[in-house]
Amino acid sequence: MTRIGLEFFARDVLVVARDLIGVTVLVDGVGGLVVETEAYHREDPASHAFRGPTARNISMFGPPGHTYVYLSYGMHWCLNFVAHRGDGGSGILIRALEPTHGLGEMARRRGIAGPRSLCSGPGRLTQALGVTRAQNALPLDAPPFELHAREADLPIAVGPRIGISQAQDRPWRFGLAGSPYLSKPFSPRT
DNA sequence: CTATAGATAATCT
DNA sequence: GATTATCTATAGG
Repeated sequence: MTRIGLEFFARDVLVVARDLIGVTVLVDGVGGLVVETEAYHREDPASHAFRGPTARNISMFGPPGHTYVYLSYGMHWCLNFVAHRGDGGSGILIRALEPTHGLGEMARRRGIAGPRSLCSGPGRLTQALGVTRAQNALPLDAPPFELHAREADLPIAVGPRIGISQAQDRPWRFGLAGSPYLSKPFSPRT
């Protein structure tokens, strides 16, 4: 079991988004395996950072390896990892986990029984892990966060991002191929 | 299985 | 005032 350091995130955001699949993410010991991510680049009309720094997105312009947490649709927190090579403004939305640690705690927070939809969506996983604005702009190599490197190569699926109205053609969604814990399946091929 | 409405509030124009 | 990197319940095929 190898800890992931902040240097992991000091690379191109598309590379990091792909490499995050299979990484274990824990918040206060609760969490699981990353099975779905989306990259948001600074020069990307779909990104919050597209129009430059604001009070909300300022943590995306900070150092790599830190969190960016924001409220979506007035009720769901979304967790992002900041990743860039010194220029700032890019991040990765964590869209789904395969639950492995603290299943009972996650089920209690979510108010549901089965494991299938505990963390299968960006709003769902933040509720399961207890992530809110209180975890914004925090480093990922220190508590309450704990990241472990993946232990084997995994089949990666790629496709267009979900829920956006700009730059819908960019294939910047990455996932663990065939995982039952994805927020939505990937199309076979186009 | 797909489609759609409604909830609900920060953020930005 | 409009938009939004979502989720859930419900209705229909």
